[in-house]
Amino acid sequence: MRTNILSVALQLVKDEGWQSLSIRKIADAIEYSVPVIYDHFENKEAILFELSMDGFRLLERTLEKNKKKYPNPEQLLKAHAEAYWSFAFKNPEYYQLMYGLGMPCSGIGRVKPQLNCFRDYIGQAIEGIVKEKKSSDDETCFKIYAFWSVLHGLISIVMMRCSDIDDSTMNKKVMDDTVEAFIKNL
Amino acid sequence: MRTNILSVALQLVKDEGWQSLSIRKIADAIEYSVPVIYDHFENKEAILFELSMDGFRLLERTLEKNKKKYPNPEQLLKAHAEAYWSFAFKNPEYYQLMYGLGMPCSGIGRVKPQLNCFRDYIGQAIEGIVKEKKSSDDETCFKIYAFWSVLHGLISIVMMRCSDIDDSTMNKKVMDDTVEAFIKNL
DNA sequence: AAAAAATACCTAACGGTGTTAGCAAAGGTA
DNA sequence: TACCTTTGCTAACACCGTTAGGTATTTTTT
Repeated sequence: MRTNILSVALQLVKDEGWQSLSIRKIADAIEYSVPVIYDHFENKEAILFELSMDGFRLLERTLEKNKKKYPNPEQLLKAHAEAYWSFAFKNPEYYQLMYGLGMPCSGIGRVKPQLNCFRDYIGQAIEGIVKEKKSSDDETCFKIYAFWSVLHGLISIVMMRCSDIDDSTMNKKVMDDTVEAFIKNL
Repeated sequence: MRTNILSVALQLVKDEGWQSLSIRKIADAIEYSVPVIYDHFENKEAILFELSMDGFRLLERTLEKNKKKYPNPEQLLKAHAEAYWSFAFKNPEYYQLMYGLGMPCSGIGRVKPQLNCFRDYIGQAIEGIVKEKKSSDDETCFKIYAFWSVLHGLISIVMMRCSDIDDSTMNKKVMDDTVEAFIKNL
Protein backbone atom coordinates (compact mmCIF):
# COMPACT_ATOMS: atom_id res chain seq x y z
CA MET A 1 0.00 0.00 0.00
CA ARG A 2 2.75 2.40 1.03
CA THR A 3 4.64 1.43 -2.08
CA ASN A 4 1.53 1.78 -4.15
CA ILE A 5 0.92 5.31 -2.89
CA LEU A 6 4.48 6.30 -3.69
CA SER A 7 4.50 4.86 -7.18
CA VAL A 8 1.11 6.33 -8.02
CA ALA A 9 2.26 9.72 -6.74
CA LEU A 10 5.39 9.56 -8.86
CA GLN A 11 3.36 8.65 -11.93
CA LEU A 12 0.98 11.55 -11.34
CA VAL A 13 3.95 13.88 -11.08
CA LYS A 14 5.47 12.56 -14.30
CA ASP A 15 2.14 13.14 -16.04
CA GLU A 16 1.10 16.49 -14.61
CA GLY A 17 4.01 17.99 -12.69
CA TRP A 18 4.49 18.65 -9.00
CA GLN A 19 2.20 21.62 -8.95
CA SER A 20 -0.90 19.56 -9.51
CA LEU A 21 -0.13 16.62 -7.22
CA SER A 22 -2.75 16.38 -4.51
CA ILE A 23 -3.72 13.90 -1.84
CA ARG A 24 -7.15 13.58 -3.40
CA LYS A 25 -5.70 12.66 -6.78
CA ILE A 26 -3.51 10.04 -5.16
CA ALA A 27 -6.55 8.67 -3.36
CA ASP A 28 -8.48 8.49 -6.61
CA ALA A 29 -5.62 6.75 -8.36
CA ILE A 30 -5.19 4.07 -5.72
CA GLU A 31 -9.00 3.75 -5.53
CA TYR A 32 -9.27 4.41 -1.85
CA SER A 33 -10.63 7.31 0.14
CA VAL A 34 -8.42 10.16 1.30
CA PRO A 35 -7.88 9.24 4.98
CA VAL A 36 -6.36 5.90 4.00
CA ILE A 37 -3.30 7.78 2.82
CA TYR A 38 -2.90 9.29 6.26
CA ASP A 39 -2.75 5.79 7.73
CA HIS A 40 0.52 5.32 5.87
CA PHE A 41 2.02 8.82 5.76
CA GLU A 42 1.93 11.57 8.32
CA ASN A 43 1.25 14.19 5.69
CA LYS A 44 1.92 15.20 2.12
CA GLU A 45 5.42 16.36 2.92
CA ALA A 46 6.27 12.88 4.19
CA ILE A 47 5.30 11.47 0.81
CA LEU A 48 7.45 14.01 -1.02
CA PHE A 49 10.30 13.34 1.37
CA GLU A 50 10.14 9.60 0.75
CA LEU A 51 10.09 10.18 -3.00
CA SER A 52 13.10 12.46 -2.77
CA MET A 53 14.93 9.73 -0.88
CA ASP A 54 14.09 7.38 -3.73
CA GLY A 55 15.66 9.93 -6.04
CA PHE A 56 18.87 10.07 -4.03
CA ARG A 57 19.03 6.30 -3.88
CA LEU A 58 18.56 6.02 -7.62
CA LEU A 59 21.35 8.52 -8.24
CA GLU A 60 23.58 6.81 -5.73
CA ARG A 61 23.16 3.47 -7.46
CA THR A 62 24.41 4.99 -10.72
CA LEU A 63 27.45 6.50 -9.03
CA GLU A 64 28.14 3.21 -7.30
CA LYS A 65 28.31 1.52 -10.71
CA ASN A 66 30.82 4.12 -11.85
CA LYS A 67 32.99 3.41 -8.85
CA LYS A 68 33.31 -0.21 -9.92
CA LYS A 69 33.74 0.59 -13.58
CA TYR A 70 36.41 3.30 -13.49
CA PRO A 71 39.55 2.60 -11.43
CA ASN A 72 41.19 5.76 -12.79
CA PRO A 73 40.03 8.60 -10.54
CA GLU A 74 40.06 11.19 -13.32
CA GLN A 75 37.87 9.04 -15.54
CA LEU A 76 35.74 8.30 -12.51
CA LEU A 77 35.14 11.97 -11.81
CA LYS A 78 34.18 12.61 -15.41
CA ALA A 79 31.86 9.63 -15.36
CA HIS A 80 30.25 10.94 -12.15
CA ALA A 81 29.63 14.32 -13.78
CA GLU A 82 28.20 12.60 -16.82
CA ALA A 83 25.97 10.42 -14.67
CA TYR A 84 24.82 13.33 -12.55
CA TRP A 85 23.84 15.37 -15.59
CA SER A 86 22.09 12.51 -17.25
CA PHE A 87 20.24 11.54 -14.07
CA ALA A 88 18.92 15.08 -13.76
CA PHE A 89 17.50 15.22 -17.26
CA LYS A 90 16.26 11.66 -17.38
CA ASN A 91 14.44 12.17 -14.08
CA PRO A 92 13.65 15.87 -13.88
CA GLU A 93 10.80 15.20 -11.43
CA TYR A 94 13.23 13.62 -9.01
CA TYR A 95 15.87 16.28 -9.47
CA GLN A 96 13.40 19.08 -8.93
CA LEU A 97 12.10 17.45 -5.79
CA MET A 98 15.55 16.66 -4.41
CA TYR A 99 16.66 20.26 -4.65
CA GLY A 100 13.34 22.05 -4.36
CA LEU A 101 13.44 23.50 -7.86
CA GLY A 102 10.22 25.31 -8.59
CA MET A 103 8.24 23.67 -5.84
CA PRO A 104 7.46 24.03 -2.15
CA CYS A 105 10.55 22.52 -0.68
CA SER A 106 9.42 19.24 0.91
CA GLY A 107 12.10 17.78 3.12
CA ILE A 108 15.05 19.98 2.19
CA GLY A 109 17.32 20.18 5.19
CA ARG A 110 16.30 16.75 6.40
CA VAL A 111 17.85 15.53 3.18
CA LYS A 112 21.33 16.66 4.17
CA PRO A 113 22.62 13.29 5.41
CA GLN A 114 21.58 11.65 2.18
CA LEU A 115 23.32 14.43 0.28
CA ASN A 116 26.54 13.94 2.18
CA CYS A 117 26.47 10.31 1.22
CA PHE A 118 26.24 11.24 -2.44
CA ARG A 119 28.81 13.99 -2.09
CA ASP A 120 31.33 11.43 -0.93
CA TYR A 121 31.31 9.82 -4.35
CA ILE A 122 32.63 13.00 -5.86
CA GLY A 123 34.93 13.47 -2.88
CA GLN A 124 36.49 10.06 -3.34
CA ALA A 125 37.25 10.71 -6.98
CA ILE A 126 38.72 14.12 -6.26
CA GLU A 127 40.88 12.76 -3.48
CA GLY A 128 42.11 10.08 -5.85
CA ILE A 129 43.28 12.71 -8.31
CA VAL A 130 44.72 15.06 -5.73
CA LYS A 131 46.31 12.64 -3.28
CA GLU A 132 49.91 13.09 -4.31
CA LYS A 133 49.54 16.83 -3.87
CA LYS A 134 48.78 16.32 -0.18
CA SER A 135 46.17 19.03 0.01
CA SER A 136 44.39 19.38 3.32
CA ASP A 137 41.00 17.92 4.12
CA ASP A 138 39.50 21.37 4.14
CA GLU A 139 40.71 22.05 0.64
CA THR A 140 39.27 18.79 -0.61
CA CYS A 141 35.96 19.66 0.97
CA PHE A 142 36.01 23.02 -0.77
CA LYS A 143 36.75 21.38 -4.07
CA ILE A 144 33.86 19.02 -3.67
CA TYR A 145 31.51 21.96 -3.26
CA ALA A 146 33.09 23.81 -6.15
CA PHE A 147 32.63 20.83 -8.41
CA TRP A 148 29.12 20.17 -7.20
CA SER A 149 28.23 23.82 -7.73
CA VAL A 150 29.18 23.74 -11.37
CA LEU A 151 27.04 20.68 -11.99
CA HIS A 152 24.07 21.76 -9.92
CA GLY A 153 24.21 25.37 -11.06
CA LEU A 154 24.17 24.62 -14.73
CA ILE A 155 21.55 21.93 -14.38
CA SER A 156 19.35 24.30 -12.41
CA ILE A 157 19.74 27.07 -14.96
CA VAL A 158 18.92 24.79 -17.87
CA MET A 159 16.09 23.01 -16.08
CA MET A 160 14.43 26.27 -15.09
CA ARG A 161 14.69 27.40 -18.71
CA CYS A 162 16.97 30.30 -17.83
CA SER A 163 19.56 29.33 -20.40
CA ASP A 164 19.24 30.91 -23.83
CA ILE A 165 21.30 28.11 -25.31
CA ASP A 166 18.57 26.07 -26.89
CA ASP A 167 20.64 23.18 -28.15
CA SER A 168 20.91 20.85 -25.19
CA THR A 169 24.17 19.34 -26.41
CA MET A 170 25.67 22.84 -26.19
CA ASN A 171 24.60 23.17 -22.59
CA LYS A 172 26.15 19.80 -21.94
CA LYS A 173 29.34 21.01 -23.59
CA VAL A 174 29.56 23.89 -21.13
CA MET A 175 29.57 21.33 -18.37
CA ASP A 176 32.11 19.10 -20.08
CA ASP A 177 34.47 22.02 -20.70
CA THR A 178 34.16 23.25 -17.16
CA VAL A 179 34.73 19.79 -15.73
CA GLU A 180 37.79 19.46 -17.93
CA ALA A 181 39.17 22.78 -16.73
CA PHE A 182 38.35 21.93 -13.14
CA ILE A 183 40.26 18.67 -13.29
CA LYS A 184 43.23 20.29 -14.97
CA ASN A 185 43.38 22.75 -12.08
CA LEU A 186 43.16 20.30 -9.21
CA MET B 1 -2.33 50.84 -5.28
CA ARG B 2 -0.36 48.50 -7.53
CA THR B 3 2.80 49.61 -5.77
CA ASN B 4 1.12 49.20 -2.41
CA ILE B 5 0.11 45.62 -3.20
CA LEU B 6 3.65 44.76 -4.27
CA SER B 7 5.33 46.29 -1.26
CA VAL B 8 2.88 44.72 1.17
CA ALA B 9 3.37 41.35 -0.51
CA LEU B 10 7.12 41.66 -0.22
CA GLN B 11 6.86 42.57 3.44
CA LEU B 12 4.61 39.59 4.13
CA VAL B 13 7.14 37.35 2.43
CA LYS B 14 10.01 38.76 4.44
CA ASP B 15 8.03 38.14 7.62
CA GLU B 16 6.53 34.73 6.93
CA GLY B 17 8.14 33.28 3.81
CA TRP B 18 6.74 32.54 0.36
CA GLN B 19 4.85 29.50 1.48
CA SER B 20 2.36 31.47 3.50
CA LEU B 21 1.78 34.38 1.15
CA SER B 22 -1.85 34.48 0.09
CA ILE B 23 -4.11 36.88 -1.76
CA ARG B 24 -6.33 37.14 1.30
CA LYS B 25 -3.42 38.16 3.51
CA ILE B 26 -2.41 40.81 1.00
CA ALA B 27 -6.01 42.04 0.93
CA ASP B 28 -6.07 42.24 4.73
CA ALA B 29 -2.78 44.11 4.81
CA ILE B 30 -3.82 46.75 2.29
CA GLU B 31 -7.21 46.96 4.03
CA TYR B 32 -9.25 46.20 0.95
CA SER B 33 -11.31 43.21 -0.07
CA VAL B 34 -9.88 40.40 -2.16
CA PRO B 35 -11.28 41.24 -5.63
CA VAL B 36 -9.62 44.66 -5.56
CA ILE B 37 -6.32 42.90 -6.04
CA TYR B 38 -7.60 41.31 -9.22
CA ASP B 39 -8.35 44.78 -10.58
CA HIS B 40 -4.61 45.41 -10.60
CA PHE B 41 -3.11 41.98 -11.23
CA GLU B 42 -4.35 39.17 -13.41
CA ASN B 43 -3.55 36.57 -10.78
CA LYS B 44 -1.16 35.68 -8.01
CA GLU B 45 1.54 34.61 -10.43
CA ALA B 46 1.50 38.07 -11.97
CA ILE B 47 2.28 39.54 -8.57
CA LEU B 48 5.14 37.11 -8.03
CA PHE B 49 6.42 37.81 -11.51
CA GLU B 50 6.44 41.54 -10.91
CA LEU B 51 8.28 41.04 -7.64
CA SER B 52 10.86 38.85 -9.32
CA MET B 53 11.41 41.62 -11.88
CA ASP B 54 12.01 43.98 -8.99
CA GLY B 55 14.62 41.53 -7.78
CA PHE B 56 16.39 41.48 -11.12
CA ARG B 57 16.32 45.24 -11.33
CA LEU B 58 17.76 45.56 -7.85
CA LEU B 59 20.58 43.17 -8.73
CA GLU B 60 21.19 44.94 -12.02
CA ARG B 61 21.57 48.27 -10.28
CA THR B 62 24.33 46.84 -8.11
CA LEU B 63 26.16 45.42 -11.08
CA GLU B 64 25.78 48.71 -12.92
CA LYS B 65 27.56 50.43 -10.05
CA ASN B 66 30.41 47.94 -10.35
CA LYS B 67 30.74 48.70 -14.03
CA LYS B 68 31.44 52.31 -13.24
CA LYS B 69 33.69 51.59 -10.31
CA TYR B 70 36.01 48.97 -11.76
CA PRO B 71 37.66 49.75 -15.11
CA ASN B 72 39.89 46.69 -14.81
CA PRO B 73 37.85 43.77 -16.18
CA GLU B 74 39.35 41.22 -13.82
CA GLN B 75 38.53 43.32 -10.79
CA LEU B 76 35.13 43.95 -12.32
CA LEU B 77 34.38 40.26 -12.65
CA LYS B 78 35.42 39.62 -9.06
CA ALA B 79 33.27 42.51 -7.90
CA HIS B 80 30.32 41.11 -9.87
CA ALA B 81 30.72 37.74 -8.19
CA GLU B 82 30.95 39.42 -4.82
CA ALA B 83 27.87 41.52 -5.51
CA TYR B 84 25.92 38.54 -6.80
CA TRP B 85 26.68 36.50 -3.70
CA SER B 86 25.91 39.32 -1.35
CA PHE B 87 22.68 40.18 -3.15
CA ALA B 88 21.50 36.60 -2.77
CA PHE B 89 22.04 36.46 0.97
CA LYS B 90 20.92 39.98 1.71
CA ASN B 91 17.70 39.37 -0.21
CA PRO B 92 17.03 35.65 0.00
CA GLU B 93 13.31 36.20 -0.70
CA TYR B 94 14.14 37.81 -4.00
CA TYR B 95 16.74 35.25 -4.94
CA GLN B 96 14.44 32.36 -4.17
CA LEU B 97 11.68 33.90 -6.22
CA MET B 98 13.93 34.78 -9.15
CA TYR B 99 15.14 31.22 -9.52
CA GLY B 100 12.19 29.32 -8.11
CA LEU B 101 14.11 27.92 -5.14
CA GLY B 102 11.76 25.98 -2.91
CA MET B 103 8.60 27.55 -4.23
CA PRO B 104 6.06 27.12 -7.01
CA CYS B 105 7.92 28.68 -9.86
CA SER B 106 6.04 31.88 -10.67
CA GLY B 107 7.18 33.38 -13.94
CA ILE B 108 10.26 31.28 -14.60
CA GLY B 109 10.78 31.15 -18.35
CA ARG B 110 9.16 34.53 -18.85
CA VAL B 111 12.09 35.84 -16.83
CA LYS B 112 14.60 34.87 -19.50
CA PRO B 113 14.94 38.28 -21.19
CA GLN B 114 15.64 39.91 -17.85
CA LEU B 115 18.19 37.23 -17.12
CA ASN B 116 19.98 37.82 -20.38
CA CYS B 117 20.28 41.45 -19.50
CA PHE B 118 21.95 40.53 -16.23
CA ARG B 119 24.08 37.90 -17.88
CA ASP B 120 25.60 40.53 -20.11
CA TYR B 121 27.24 42.17 -17.14
CA ILE B 122 29.26 39.06 -16.53
CA GLY B 123 29.74 38.65 -20.26
CA GLN B 124 31.21 42.11 -20.63
CA ALA B 125 33.73 41.54 -17.87
CA ILE B 126 34.74 38.15 -19.26
CA GLU B 127 35.16 39.56 -22.74
CA GLY B 128 37.33 42.30 -21.30
CA ILE B 129 39.65 39.73 -19.81
CA VAL B 130 39.69 37.42 -22.76
CA LYS B 131 39.73 39.89 -25.64
CA GLU B 132 43.35 39.56 -26.61
CA LYS B 133 42.96 35.81 -26.87
CA LYS B 134 40.40 36.27 -29.64
CA SER B 135 38.16 33.46 -28.50
CA SER B 136 34.96 33.03 -30.45
CA ASP B 137 31.58 34.37 -29.39
CA ASP B 138 30.38 30.85 -28.70
CA GLU B 139 33.23 30.25 -26.29
CA THR B 140 32.52 33.47 -24.46
CA CYS B 141 28.90 32.47 -24.15
CA PHE B 142 29.93 29.13 -22.72
CA LYS B 143 32.17 30.84 -20.22
CA ILE B 144 29.39 33.09 -19.08
CA TYR B 145 27.28 30.06 -18.27
CA ALA B 146 30.16 28.29 -16.60
CA PHE B 147 30.81 31.28 -14.38
CA TRP B 148 27.15 31.80 -13.64
CA SER B 149 26.78 28.13 -12.76
CA VAL B 150 29.45 28.28 -10.12
CA LEU B 151 27.80 31.26 -8.45
CA HIS B 152 24.23 30.07 -8.74
CA GLY B 153 25.06 26.47 -7.89
CA LEU B 154 26.87 27.26 -4.66
CA ILE B 155 24.33 29.85 -3.62
CA SER B 156 21.52 27.37 -4.22
CA ILE B 157 23.25 24.66 -2.26
CA VAL B 158 23.92 26.93 0.69
CA MET B 159 20.53 28.59 0.59
CA MET B 160 18.71 25.27 0.55
CA ARG B 161 20.77 24.16 3.54
CA CYS B 162 22.40 21.36 1.60
CA SER B 163 25.91 22.42 2.49
CA ASP B 164 27.42 20.87 5.59
CA ILE B 165 29.87 23.75 5.86
CA ASP B 166 28.25 25.70 8.64
CA ASP B 167 30.57 28.68 8.69
CA SER B 168 29.23 31.00 6.05
CA THR B 169 32.59 32.64 5.45
CA MET B 170 33.89 29.20 4.47
CA ASN B 171 31.14 28.81 1.90
CA LYS B 172 32.04 32.20 0.58
CA LYS B 173 35.67 31.12 0.38
CA VAL B 174 34.71 28.23 -1.87
CA MET B 175 33.23 30.75 -4.25
CA ASP B 176 36.21 33.08 -4.05
CA ASP B 177 38.67 30.26 -4.72
CA THR B 178 36.64 28.98 -7.65
CA VAL B 179 36.28 32.44 -9.13
CA GLU B 180 40.02 32.92 -8.78
CA ALA B 181 40.72 29.63 -10.54
CA PHE B 182 38.17 30.42 -13.22
CA ILE B 183 39.77 33.76 -14.04
CA LYS B 184 43.25 32.26 -14.12
CA ASN B 185 42.00 29.76 -16.68
CA LEU B 186 40.25 32.18 -19.01
C1' DA C 1 -20.23 -19.49 20.73
C1' DA C 2 -20.35 -14.79 22.60
C1' DA C 3 -18.03 -10.66 23.76
C1' DA C 4 -14.36 -7.58 23.08
C1' DA C 5 -10.85 -5.49 20.58
C1' DA C 6 -8.62 -4.27 16.70
C1' DT C 7 -8.69 -3.37 11.80
C1' DA C 8 -10.15 -1.35 7.37
C1' DC C 9 -12.44 2.00 5.31
C1' DC C 10 -15.67 5.66 4.61
C1' DT C 11 -18.48 10.15 4.83
C1' DA C 12 -18.41 14.67 6.09
C1' DA C 13 -16.53 18.32 7.79
C1' DC C 14 -12.97 22.39 9.09
C1' DG C 15 -10.29 25.97 7.64
C1' DG C 16 -7.55 27.37 4.16
C1' DT C 17 -6.36 28.49 -0.94
C1' DG C 18 -6.95 31.14 -5.90
C1' DT C 19 -10.51 33.06 -8.51
C1' DT C 20 -14.89 35.17 -10.17
C1' DA C 21 -19.88 36.55 -10.65
C1' DG C 22 -22.83 39.91 -9.36
C1' DC C 23 -24.40 43.62 -6.70
C1' DA C 24 -24.44 48.29 -4.32
C1' DA C 25 -23.03 52.84 -3.61
C1' DA C 26 -20.72 56.97 -5.18
C1' DG C 27 -19.25 60.32 -8.56
C1' DG C 28 -19.18 62.68 -12.90
C1' DT C 29 -21.66 63.80 -17.32
C1' DA C 30 -25.58 64.61 -20.51
C1' DT D 1 -33.11 64.05 -13.48
C1' DA D 2 -31.23 60.09 -15.86
C1' DC D 3 -27.23 57.63 -17.28
C1' DC D 4 -22.80 55.60 -16.98
C1' DT D 5 -18.44 54.58 -15.12
C1' DT D 6 -15.76 53.72 -11.29
C1' DT D 7 -14.89 51.60 -6.76
C1' DG D 8 -15.55 48.45 -3.68
C1' DC D 9 -17.93 44.70 -1.51
C1' DT D 10 -20.32 40.04 -0.31
C1' DA D 11 -20.76 35.56 -1.43
C1' DA D 12 -19.86 31.92 -3.79
C1' DC D 13 -17.13 28.01 -6.59
C1' DA D 14 -13.88 24.55 -6.77
C1' DC D 15 -10.00 23.04 -5.04
C1' DC D 16 -6.49 22.04 -1.27
C1' DG D 17 -4.35 19.44 3.28
C1' DT D 18 -6.06 17.45 7.25
C1' DT D 19 -8.95 15.17 10.78
C1' DA D 20 -13.04 13.74 13.65
C1' DG D 21 -16.13 10.22 14.01
C1' DG D 22 -18.79 6.42 12.45
C1' DT D 23 -19.65 1.68 10.34
C1' DA D 24 -18.84 -2.49 9.01
C1' DT D 25 -15.66 -6.46 9.04
C1' DT D 26 -12.30 -9.32 10.90
C1' DT D 27 -9.49 -11.08 14.57
C1' DT D 28 -8.59 -12.15 19.28
C1' DT D 29 -9.93 -13.25 23.85
C1' DT D 30 -12.96 -15.23 27.30
